[in-house]
Amino acid sequence: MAKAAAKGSDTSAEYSISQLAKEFNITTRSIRHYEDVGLLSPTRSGQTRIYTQADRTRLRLILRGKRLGLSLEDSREIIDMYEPGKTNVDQLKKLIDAIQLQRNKLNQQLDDISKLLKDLNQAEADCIDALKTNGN
Amino acid sequence: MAKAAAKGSDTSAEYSISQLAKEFNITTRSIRHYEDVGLLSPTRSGQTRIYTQADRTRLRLILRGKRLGLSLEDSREIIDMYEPGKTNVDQLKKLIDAIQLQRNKLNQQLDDISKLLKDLNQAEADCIDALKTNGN
DNA sequence: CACTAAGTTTACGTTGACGTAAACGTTAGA
DNA sequence: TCTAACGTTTACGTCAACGTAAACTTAGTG
Repeated sequence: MAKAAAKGSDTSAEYSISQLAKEFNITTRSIRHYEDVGLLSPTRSGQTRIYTQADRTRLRLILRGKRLGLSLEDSREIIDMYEPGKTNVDQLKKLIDAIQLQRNKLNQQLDDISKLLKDLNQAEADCIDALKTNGN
Repeated sequence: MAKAAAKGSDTSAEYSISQLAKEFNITTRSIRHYEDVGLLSPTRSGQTRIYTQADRTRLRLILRGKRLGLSLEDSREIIDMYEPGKTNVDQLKKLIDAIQLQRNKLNQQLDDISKLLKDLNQAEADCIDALKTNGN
């Protein structure tokens, strides 16, 4: 057990593919797929993939995107927004526009969720009501 | 133009498939698909589908579900929750559990969105900053 | 040393949610 | 009358996001 770098909140921690799979409750196939489409690019030790903290963070962002219904392509775009690699002014302005677009979508989602929650509350209330009058 | 029922907020209003397609900015193919998977069941006038207000509402719910990343199957389950057709006590209890599950998912989404919004704000701030220092 | 557990690549299969085309039936208007 | 705009069914195509083998290579262990 002296192989991988120490765990803890060490910023230099490394992970195997199955470690990440377990931690996030997904398959190794999925992780490799995310690499196939360019969302991850772990280093290698020989053939074996080695994931850094940064890779792990990207993976978390991908899964968060999925929970929000984003495609992998969408997630890639968003994640790329965080990278300050944009030097061109036009690109920066485009990026700001893209950010605004995403924000609009998210606000729409917020609205949808609040309505859906309301509906669910109502449905639940109806249920409980039915249970009462129905006799238990 | 004296064919379809009067518009307005008449509860007895009826719609053609292309009317709904236009209104919600989707294709008629999608609408027929939703019918194929049992999400809609419009009445017919001969062969032609006729959609009521109720159908229109269901369609709105379907699209809301899509915006939240739900599958059509998920949406069907949720929409079914609103129908008070459940007589059995066990079914009602199951339904309440299902509602709770959905609520958890939605709360997770709320959390995800707020984090994503934060990230976007930060990314935008970085952008604007880069624009300033970069010179305009 | 044989065996198991993890890793790898390659590649075909599957599922959901439609797209797209073909072939056909009504109906209103020039 | 014919054609343009709508409607219909049937059916194959497509794209994303993996699932599911198959066939293979290390690394460690009884």
